[in-house]
Amino acid sequence: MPELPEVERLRQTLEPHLLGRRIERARLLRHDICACHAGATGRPAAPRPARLLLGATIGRTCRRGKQLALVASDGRTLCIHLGMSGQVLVVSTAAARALSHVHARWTLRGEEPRVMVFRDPRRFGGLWTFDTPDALLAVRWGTLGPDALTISGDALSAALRGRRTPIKAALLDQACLAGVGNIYADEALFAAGIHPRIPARRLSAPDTARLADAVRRVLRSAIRRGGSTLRDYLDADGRAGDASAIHAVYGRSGKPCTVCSGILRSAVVAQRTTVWCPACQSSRGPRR
DNA sequence: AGGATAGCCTGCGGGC
DNA sequence: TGCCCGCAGGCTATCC
Repeated sequence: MPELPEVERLRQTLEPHLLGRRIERARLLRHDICACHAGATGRPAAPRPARLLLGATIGRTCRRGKQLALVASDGRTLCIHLGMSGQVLVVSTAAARALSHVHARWTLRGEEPRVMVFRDPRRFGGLWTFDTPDALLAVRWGTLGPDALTISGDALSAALRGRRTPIKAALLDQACLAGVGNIYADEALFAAGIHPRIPARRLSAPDTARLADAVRRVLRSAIRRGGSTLRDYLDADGRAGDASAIHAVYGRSGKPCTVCSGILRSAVVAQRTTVWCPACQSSRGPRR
């Protein structure tokens, strides 16, 4: 399940393939996974190849939370969200033909023909196009909270202020904090010694500072390891990550806590399976 | 208003 | 062995 580390890893592995490269063909194979926006106000537009970066040269890539954007040197911007099972791969034309669930395909100019494909079996992801990166920021990324990779204690504190919802739900809310999903929410709460059900507004200033620190550390560590791989994630070169091997709580319900050896328990919080250590994550904060 | 809930979609693993 | 069911999950729309 791609969360911030997987998307960041994808961004990093895509760049060598894309920067300075011209897109010779752009083809949308499934129209319902793409929304095109025209002008600064982002009014709906037809998904013409030019909107999908045909003829553009990729100038830079950027990421906010779990979303990725390719920005052409003329400003045209393609936003990619992987959803649950989305992948962006750069492969040979022969390899591309063998892939199922390919919803969009771009041919890159170069000595050997390479194609970038967007595939997404479960179709929770999608593509959004804009005339300029500013339009992406205004229309789509404007509703996102601060990026989790660089979240400060103060910024997290501001985002959580007054919220009665369980801290786990707040962490998953992309308008509050962008980039954290179910896996890293549980991992960060464990690392900070905070119980997932505590109302967000009841966290003390030190709790919030420790949580922001844990979020950054957990995400950075996962990026270093190439992202988690549970099932569907691959980077642009088709490589899986191994961060799942170091999860302390996610997927480990009923197993011993890596710190205190107590049994981890799980319940549904914020409509998501949530795993925590009852001893290390007390409602009063850490005992470590 | 803000929080809880349903639904989208496919692949896979467990149970029988 | 094979089939079926349930679960996994980000996000949006809708309800309360």
